[in-house]
Amino acid sequence: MAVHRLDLIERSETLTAQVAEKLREALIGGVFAPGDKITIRAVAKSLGVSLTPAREALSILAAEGALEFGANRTLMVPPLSIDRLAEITRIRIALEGLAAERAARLLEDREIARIAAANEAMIRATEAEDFKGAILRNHEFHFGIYRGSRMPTLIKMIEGLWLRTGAYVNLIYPAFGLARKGIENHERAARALKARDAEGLRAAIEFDIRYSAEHLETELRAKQPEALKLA
Amino acid sequence: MAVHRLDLIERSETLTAQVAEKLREALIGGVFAPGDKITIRAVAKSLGVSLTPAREALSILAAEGALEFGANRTLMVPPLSIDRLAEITRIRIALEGLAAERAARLLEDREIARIAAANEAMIRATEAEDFKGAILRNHEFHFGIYRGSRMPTLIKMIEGLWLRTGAYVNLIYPAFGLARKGIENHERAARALKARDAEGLRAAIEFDIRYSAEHLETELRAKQPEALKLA
DNA sequence: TATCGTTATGTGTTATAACACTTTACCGGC
DNA sequence: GCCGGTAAAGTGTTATAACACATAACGATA
Repeated sequence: MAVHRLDLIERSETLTAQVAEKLREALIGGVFAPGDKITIRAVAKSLGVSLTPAREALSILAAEGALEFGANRTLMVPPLSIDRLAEITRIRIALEGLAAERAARLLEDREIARIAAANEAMIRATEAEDFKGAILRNHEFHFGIYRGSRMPTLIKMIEGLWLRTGAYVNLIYPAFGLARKGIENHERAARALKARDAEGLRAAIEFDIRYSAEHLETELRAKQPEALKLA
Repeated sequence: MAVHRLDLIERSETLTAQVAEKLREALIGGVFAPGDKITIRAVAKSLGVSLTPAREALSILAAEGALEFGANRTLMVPPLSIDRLAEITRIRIALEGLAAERAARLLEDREIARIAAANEAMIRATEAEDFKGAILRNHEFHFGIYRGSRMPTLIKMIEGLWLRTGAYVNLIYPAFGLARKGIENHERAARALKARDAEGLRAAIEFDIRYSAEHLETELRAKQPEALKLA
């Protein structure tokens, strides 16, 4: 049966999944402000779907930790307190450090080249002050590495963590992206990767996380000191 | 206004939340076999609710990783392959090690006493061959420690990981519970806790995780060698 | 003018019905 | 007896309606 060489028909994703994806994009894109209430009907209306998929998508995002329940079961985009940032940073170091260490041992040359390319593209984007692009490239760089760990569960967990700080990264990026230190950390990671130095890569990634977290924290303290009390 | 001294009225949880909780209990209680298909209508019928809360609860469990999508968007309880067990074990060591280390520094004496009591209760339950009870006490012991980390996000993530192996732990517990080594690890953890030895506690917890994972792995290889290919 | 009860609107929750698709059961033809 | 197709049951998906509760707007009374 020659039919076997046909591609599988593409099956469009459910409305629920599409809504969830749109919401994720909006969250990391900085469309919502921290603390914003998100209502089912608003989501349903603005995306042109009924309540059912909108509600389900929101509840999935909540289960992932990207949204949180406020008073009376209303959903809101969780504000990032200093404490919470510190917690997430610790978890990120543990998880992304693990992923990086495994990845250094398992990544293939072709993948390493692609990761290095993403890094260079990010630097160029930063210099051109294309911050949206730089954020995208930064994501590619990091997750290109993490995917090398061949640990799908771990990668999903890391994605969930990034979602929680996404809105803020967007907010503070210019100042951070222009800093030399951030680029240095990436370069250091790229070198360790090329040398397949697992410990070195882990250290570089940990530095990068710590460094961006510190920037975010000072920014938080400056722009919204009330973040200390929230959440 | 003397009304102020009234207690807040208790507000029952939504059906969705109740269904989700029932499903979690069933999962760690070993009600489902790995690979079992779970249908929305079956859940709805057996719990006496309509499709809506049943479906939403299932989709939350899926988002948490406790259930997985199979072919044609059917949901199933995910089989535990050797690879997946190895991945989860690595993540658990990173996460629960972090929680333990933080907890050693932050736990109060009263909490430490309660944790030690849970441990002793677990040993007694094991000796009495009350394995259901022992599993419960083991959970109390571990999460009693983790709660001490004061890191709610981290704790939620760890709970998610336990959910994935829950069905299997129930399956293999007798052999593992009776082993002296497991108790030894707990004793070691309890001592480190009392001495507030963060590194020692982390090491003891890591040993405990590794030890139970090894048991689970040999059991998996023996009872279902096809687990290598699944999932 | 300030306060309190009332009404209207908004919002989450749940049940039900309708639809498309898949899987199973069944049955006639070869 | 086996194969192919058709009917039936099962299943996920989505929309809609009805309900309970919370919030906001409103207006009357003191």
